[in-house]
Amino acid sequence: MSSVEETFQQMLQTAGYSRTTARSVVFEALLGQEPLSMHDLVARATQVDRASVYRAIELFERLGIVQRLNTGWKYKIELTDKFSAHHHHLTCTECGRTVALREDELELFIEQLAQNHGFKPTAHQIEIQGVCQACATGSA
Amino acid sequence: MSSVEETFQQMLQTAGYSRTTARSVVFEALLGQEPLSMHDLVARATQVDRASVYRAIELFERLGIVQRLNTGWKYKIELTDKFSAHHHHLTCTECGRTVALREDELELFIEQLAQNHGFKPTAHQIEIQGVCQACATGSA
DNA sequence: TTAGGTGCAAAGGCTTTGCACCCAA
DNA sequence: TTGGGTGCAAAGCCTTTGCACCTAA
Repeated sequence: MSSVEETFQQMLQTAGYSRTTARSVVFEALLGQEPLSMHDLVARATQVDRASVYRAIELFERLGIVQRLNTGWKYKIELTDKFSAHHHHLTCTECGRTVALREDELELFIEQLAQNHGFKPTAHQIEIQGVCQACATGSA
Repeated sequence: MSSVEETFQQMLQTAGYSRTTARSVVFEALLGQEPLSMHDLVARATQVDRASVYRAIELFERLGIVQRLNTGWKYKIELTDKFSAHHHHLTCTECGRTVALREDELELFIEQLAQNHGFKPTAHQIEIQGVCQACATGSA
């Protein structure tokens, strides 16, 4: 079992939950992926019932295994920073495509900004919406 | 008619839409309010049909009159920066104090960042949590 | 063994759509 | 006057829930 999978199992067991097949399939479906919509997640988690996917996500969110990204009307799900590097998102309002941002400079900027206002920053969220190149040029 | 209402009417007419009663009621319901959920908005826009509220919001969002806010599971609606000053927030996790941020440099940074990724940015949200000076020094 | 977890199916809510009537320009 | 806009009601989705069966520990 890889390191992330061990972390996953530990997080479940520490909280008193079993590592069942359905939960593992949902977790694997999210590993190394762009944020997924519920629809896509249900499609990827083959042989797991829709209701079980919802139940797994509800549990995962409560345990800090996944987080929801609200991108306009809908939302998408991705693993938390425990399973992938800290980052933010660019979302295309036309096609819904999501791009991960990993900008150290931005992180420093945010930290500095908070300190300028006398705050010791502990967390932050940054979401940017726009139109991606493909949609802007009609080549989508 | 006040200035914001003139702006509202102009935005509609420039795009070729009428300033109807239903649309005005929805707009007024949002004026000077905290962001509202659809449920609350429908409740506030008395005598306007549910479907018309949805249709108005869909139009308003397309015209840049309102924007949807990502607040957890659901979403809320508020007027765009054209009708209230653009800003972000620093929130103290200890005492709940909120400080408004108006940092032109940050705005430019975000815009540049989106463009670097081929995106034409249309909106963004930035929320920072931390501990304020008063709470950090125990002088609160 | 057995409490928790799952699949199935049906119910619940929120949002959208079709259609005939209405009204802003 | 007249094409866009609205209300009404019904349809569509997405999500949750109840229940009997299954399975991880």
